[in-house]
Amino acid sequence: MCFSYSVNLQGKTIPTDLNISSANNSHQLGFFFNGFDHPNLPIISKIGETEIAQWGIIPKWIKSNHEAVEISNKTLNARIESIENKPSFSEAWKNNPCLILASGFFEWQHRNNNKNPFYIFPKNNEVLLFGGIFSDWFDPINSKWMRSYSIITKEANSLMAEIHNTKKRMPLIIPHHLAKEWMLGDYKQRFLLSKENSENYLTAHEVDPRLNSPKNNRNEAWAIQKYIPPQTTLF
DNA sequence: CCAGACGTTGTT
DNA sequence: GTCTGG
DNA sequence: CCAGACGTTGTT
DNA sequence: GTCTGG
Repeated sequence: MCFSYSVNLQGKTIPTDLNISSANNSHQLGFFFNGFDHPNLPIISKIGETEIAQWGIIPKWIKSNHEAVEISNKTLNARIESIENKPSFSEAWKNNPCLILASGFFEWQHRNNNKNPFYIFPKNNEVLLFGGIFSDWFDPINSKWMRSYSIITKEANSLMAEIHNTKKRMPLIIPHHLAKEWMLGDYKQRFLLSKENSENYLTAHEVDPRLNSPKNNRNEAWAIQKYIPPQTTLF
């Protein structure tokens, strides 16, 4: 799963064949975004531009704002194994691929009955691209269309299985050299791309356990800084 | 056949 | 709109 | 889709 | 085996 990530894009490279001049500074940037807050964050839904969309896809057939909130709390992620057959995802999966711009993401390691947060990020200075899907929904209260997205997840690779050691899932990461193909291929090609292994691409370090409490303001630099846990006593 | 769900796996 | 559960 | 019925209309 | 109800 992937329920929180960071977006610090300044100075990060974007694949040149996506024809995007730079990671736009006008986008909302931050160290820690919680999916259940449904933040508006930058995605690429069309080659040549970035835009803002809301995290938690809302399918077209949703009728009310109340239903929209309910469903979007359950569509932060979409499992690649079943995405094609889920009513909430199938249409977007076939027609609306997108890339989500990030700098890293968070997972919790269960260790000694505690939950320890880790920050996972690319070894180089690239923008991290999650593979995702988007949808447009007409908001009847505000009388306007809004765009929303889901991050696709897959089985954890060995690095991620050590960190996310309970559910053993991870976000689908699209390597830069396959980004254009992700956007332009059909869903069968995208399914093949989802098998790509990002094993040597990522690294991780433990971060401050203050991330465990939503009462803390986690959207600060400490959220992604390396944290050395106190030495555990052996007795 | 119809009513009800539609989703993932939290740190709630 | 489409799928699932009963 | 699966579990359960699957029948008619007494004068018992 | 096939229909019906849920």
